[in-house]
Amino acid sequence: MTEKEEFSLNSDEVFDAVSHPLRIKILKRLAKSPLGFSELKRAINVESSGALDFHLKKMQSLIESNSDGRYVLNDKGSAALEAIHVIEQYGWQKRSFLLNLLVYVLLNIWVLAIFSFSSYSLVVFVLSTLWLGFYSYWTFIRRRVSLRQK
Amino acid sequence: MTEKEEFSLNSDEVFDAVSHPLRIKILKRLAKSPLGFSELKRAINVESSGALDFHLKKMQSLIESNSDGRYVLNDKGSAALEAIHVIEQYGWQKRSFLLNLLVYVLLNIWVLAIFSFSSYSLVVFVLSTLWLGFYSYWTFIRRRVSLRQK
DNA sequence: CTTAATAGTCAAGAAATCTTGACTTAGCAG
DNA sequence: CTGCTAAGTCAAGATTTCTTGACTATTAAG
Repeated sequence: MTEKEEFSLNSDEVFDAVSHPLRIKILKRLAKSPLGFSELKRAINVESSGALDFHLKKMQSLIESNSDGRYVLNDKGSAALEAIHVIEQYGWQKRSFLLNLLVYVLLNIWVLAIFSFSSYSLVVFVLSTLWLGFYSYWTFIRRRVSLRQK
Repeated sequence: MTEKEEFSLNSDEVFDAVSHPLRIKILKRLAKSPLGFSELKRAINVESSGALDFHLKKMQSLIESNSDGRYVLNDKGSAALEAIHVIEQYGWQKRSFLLNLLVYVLLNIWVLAIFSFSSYSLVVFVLSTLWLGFYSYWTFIRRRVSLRQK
């Protein structure tokens, strides 16, 4: 393993490993708990041992065997799973941002109503604004979410 | 499009779309700026128009044409790009956490040295501990990072 | 000793993916 | 009107991926 590969994954290798519905199923199932060959076979409903063998071998770099002889995800497998979540949670980032914005507005109105223009209000305003700033950066710059209607 | 598909992506569809080195190259290049067919061809160094056509068609759901007739990433394409970043940044999460931990310790030592046991110190301690708690949750629970040596 | 279960392996064929390169259509410059 | 570039399309063959199903080796129960 080269210096570079030690700290970063080849994304096409990982995407290749999870670009089949059965392999995604395997990954998600193993994230819940370690399973042996036949347990896994039953859990994900594959009839053919050959098929399970084939797909497990395609995912070798994401999976290890633990002390019971059961399959478990390793760190690469967990990274792949996180990537799956990123894809599957797409679409909720927008509403999550809008919810945050709503909480921000309501919180500040509520604090103003109770404490008026005190130092408490100022602290809450500064902190919540910092949070909103960070969250906006994360949403629109890092995640490139857009609020446009589809 | 069903109600479900409107808000979430089929992960194997997206992973299939980005499970080839050339397609990842295309995605990253288009994230930088929109490009036309021949511009893209030159930018990513493919000789064959057929190959570019083939791979662009495989990525149809991630890419749109803008008003200039250039290719641009749509929201799905951006989600796919974020997934790529998740995979490629794997390995740095661990050191990022350790760096945070170091800053946490140094900050609190420094504040104690300057303000002793005052309410300032308490506020800094509470806030920095909250941050560390959140960051630990994110790192070890959500991202399933482990500190074990490989 | 037989039966059944676990944990696979492997070869062969079917199906899909990918590359190559020739071809098209349209616009613009000289 | 000739040549050049952009922006593709498409068929054919090469290469991979995936499925099927038969087979093996080991353990444990009855």
